[in-house]
Amino acid sequence: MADRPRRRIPEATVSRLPVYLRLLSELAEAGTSHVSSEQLAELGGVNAAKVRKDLSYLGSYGVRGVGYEVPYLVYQIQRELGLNHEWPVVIVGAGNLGQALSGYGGFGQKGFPVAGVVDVDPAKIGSVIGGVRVRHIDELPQIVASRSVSIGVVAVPAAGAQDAADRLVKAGVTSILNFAPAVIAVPRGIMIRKVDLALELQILSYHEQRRATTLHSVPGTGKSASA
Amino acid sequence: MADRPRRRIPEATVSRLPVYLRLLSELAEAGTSHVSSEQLAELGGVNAAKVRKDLSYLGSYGVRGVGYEVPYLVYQIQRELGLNHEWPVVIVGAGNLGQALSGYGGFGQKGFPVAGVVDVDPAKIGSVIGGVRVRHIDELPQIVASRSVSIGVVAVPAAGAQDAADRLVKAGVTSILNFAPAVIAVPRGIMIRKVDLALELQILSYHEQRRATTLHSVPGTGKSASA
DNA sequence: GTAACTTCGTGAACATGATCACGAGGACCT
DNA sequence: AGGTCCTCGTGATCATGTTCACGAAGTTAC
Repeated sequence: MADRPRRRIPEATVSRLPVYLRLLSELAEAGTSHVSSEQLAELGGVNAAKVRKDLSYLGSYGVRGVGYEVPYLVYQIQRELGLNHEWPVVIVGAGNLGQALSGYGGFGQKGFPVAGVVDVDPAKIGSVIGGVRVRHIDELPQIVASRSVSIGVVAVPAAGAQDAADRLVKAGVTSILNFAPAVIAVPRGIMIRKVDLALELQILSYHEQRRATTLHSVPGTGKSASA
Repeated sequence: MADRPRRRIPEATVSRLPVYLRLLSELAEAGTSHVSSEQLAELGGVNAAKVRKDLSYLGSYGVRGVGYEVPYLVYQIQRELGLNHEWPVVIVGAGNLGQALSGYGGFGQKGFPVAGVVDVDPAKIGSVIGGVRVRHIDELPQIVASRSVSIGVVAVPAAGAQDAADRLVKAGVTSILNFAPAVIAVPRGIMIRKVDLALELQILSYHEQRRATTLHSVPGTGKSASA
């Protein structure tokens, strides 16, 4: 009954649920038993109505006049996000980034244990990083199959990103997290997300540049704006 | 004339411009002189109409029947993103992540030289990472002022993130890139973006979990769906 | 010079997301 | 038990983003 399939949750909401979860976990840690949408909104830096609407997609777990029961909400969000069991990940690329990710450790603690690290470079194979031995990329299918890996991480240079993704998909992975500064194409049904440092910096750059120019000339007047 | 202030560019477009820029730079590198919105869309994995609309915010730089002149478009996007000059960044936190970011090197080449790395831990101060000496966080104001830094990177543990951001803002930084798994509050007018590994994995987890449950039971019928 | 063809730029329609505003349900006090 | 207060859940509205569709402008071939 509690596991019946629910209506689809909007993508924007899905990307906020992990934030709520983190805040709620901290609250639970601190022994807080209940929290209102207002408080949660404050902590998350968002609108209270948005919090309520987001949480309403999980079901009606709030109590009017009281708020939400923290531990119960934590449980519900975890369940909805599929965090009630582990999702092993396989990392392609044992360079700087791959090593950092594998060695980070926070991965496994959060329910995403590193099932394997692979690379094409023979020089890297056999070395152990983060407690995991680096294996050849040809072993990808075995790693994925034997540990039921559904999430792959692309941590190779841009030039090799598409190939890495292709191999992951072929091996049976259905979700990919791409750290390479490249657009990669995947078949329909494969979920892909990217983490792109350069892109983020360039977006910030745009806003800084804009700030600078609009401070000096206000469109239509030619006057300087005050600081 | 060419530098007149333009209409505001939608945020969604701003976040795609760096992608186009990357693709166009590769094309320019390869000697391609012109490209159509159709081709660019193919490369970027997006809709051609979207490409045209995005580029139209920069001005009418395309030629009907021909497409866009690659080097010129590269120049225009760079200018719009403020990439025609350098944006020094200061990194707060000299732990694993701070070291990786500072040592990465790709930063400086992309127009974002590391103006400084600071930390609170006395044990880390003085060590040199990525060619930059780690200084005490109290020196932040001097670093920011002397090199006109406007972008700060938060690479500290979650618990210290808010403090790091506060110090950056106080020192005069107006844009922040946050790598810490924490929500941080900033005054109005300060631009903030986050890069959050755990969050991305949890979003993927949601979709995997959803895939698993909807494959077994289709809402309303109770029947199994075929693979 | 004209016709056929290509590709841009953009208004219109549609989809998604954010915010507002308010009724309903429940707790607490007297 | 009744009144007051608090806070959720959600329909309605507004804003942003995406896609469609087509006229306009330019190229190419003859």
